[in-house]
Amino acid sequence: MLTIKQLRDDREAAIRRLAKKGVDAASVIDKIEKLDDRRKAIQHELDEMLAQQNQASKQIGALMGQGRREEAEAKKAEVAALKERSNALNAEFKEVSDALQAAIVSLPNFPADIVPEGKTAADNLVVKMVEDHRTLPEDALPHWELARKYDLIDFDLGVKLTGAGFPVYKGKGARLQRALINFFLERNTRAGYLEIEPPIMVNEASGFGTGQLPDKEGQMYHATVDNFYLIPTAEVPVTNIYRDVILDEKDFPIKMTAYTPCFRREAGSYGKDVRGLNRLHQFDKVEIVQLSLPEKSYAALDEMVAHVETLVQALELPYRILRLCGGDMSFTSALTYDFEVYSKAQKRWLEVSSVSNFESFQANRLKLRYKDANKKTQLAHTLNGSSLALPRIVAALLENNQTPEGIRIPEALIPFTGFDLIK
RNA sequence: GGAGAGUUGGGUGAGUGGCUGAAACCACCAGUUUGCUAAACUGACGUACGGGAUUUCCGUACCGGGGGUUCGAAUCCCCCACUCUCCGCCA
Repeated sequence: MLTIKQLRDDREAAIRRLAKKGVDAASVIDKIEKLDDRRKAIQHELDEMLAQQNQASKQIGALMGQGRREEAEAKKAEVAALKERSNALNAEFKEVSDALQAAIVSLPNFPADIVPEGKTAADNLVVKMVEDHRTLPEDALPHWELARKYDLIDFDLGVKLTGAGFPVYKGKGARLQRALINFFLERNTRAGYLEIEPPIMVNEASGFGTGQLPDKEGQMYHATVDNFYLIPTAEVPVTNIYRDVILDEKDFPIKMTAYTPCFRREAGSYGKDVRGLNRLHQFDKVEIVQLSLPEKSYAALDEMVAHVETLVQALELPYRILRLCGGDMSFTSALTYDFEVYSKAQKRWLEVSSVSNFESFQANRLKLRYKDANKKTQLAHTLNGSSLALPRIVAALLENNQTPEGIRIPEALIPFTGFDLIK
């Protein structure tokens, strides 16, 4: 969430920036200013009242100690009257604070200045395009056909065991999953990311910290008996490691990577988008997370994008990098780059990574702070990205590397798969 | 799952319902002393919000989380979470 200071310091700029995300924030900001003023006024009055009560209570103690009972009783009556008023004020304080919080939480993050204007995916800016000039056979198959042909993935069996969107990987299909996970983790740890194996269920506080709760409650699987949520991404547990933490300036940058299965209910999806591996309820992903000093977060973002690019290149996939436009970016992001790989058989681009800088938006919710050179407590910046998500990478690998002999494994992956061809 | 004991500031740990936002010790930071290091001594040493001043200041809240009793709660009561010990169960 944004800070009140961010909104109040330059109201016009705030409105202009939020407009890029398609939000008309003027009325909400007005409301926030009014509530903030009201909150301050109430607190001032309430604090004074409580100070009086505290003082009176001390006097009562002293009077009792001296055996001056009657005077003490008179004071008690005085406090009772004060208390009645302060209770009412306190109730109003809570009400105003809650309304203020609700209003602030309703606003998305400011997009960075270089975010393109636009409403939909069509307005995203292609910042890099790397094509592949290999040609596929005429009768090239989509990955779900290839998965069946080579007995790599059984979607129907997943339906039997659980339901749609929970595929069963078999044989070389399963081995390919494991190889990709290891390959990504290996590359990430070599690039300085600390490997983490986090819980894949989290509590409510963690869900709130990274912004999944309360807004996206319906998108997560919820184990209601224990009130735990299955994570939609490793970002949730990994970033929450630093919830309520005050770091030192010299602790930065903090770089972490984690493999986890991810669970998404994907309520409302249908059609070709969910065919095969394109959209699943459970999938594997390796994530990278960075915590950064504010002045260095954009350099960190560039570094992360460059790193993810080396992975896609190593897999020899045609890809492009998009800078998302204001209308297509997530609620919490300030700047996002998407990686898409081209699926020749499906003739479409598949998103395989999304790398974002959240600036202080998540940190404010998480209370993730640091002491600056002047010993002042400041919000840190958080960033994360997929590095990488498996299903669509697998889809692209199968489709783009199909040959009459079988499916060719990219050179860099062979040490991890232990085979160079799926036939 | 059952029974018992716990949860206090970065750490250890004290705390008869008022003099405790919290002793003491350790760590950290600044300074004095010193040829350097060490030691010793001195001082500072939580977070958030609000008010004032924008260098010192004041108020309020916070002793796992939430509620309650009381003029007054770290201290008493209730609920929840977590930790430890024992029993049970189990990969």
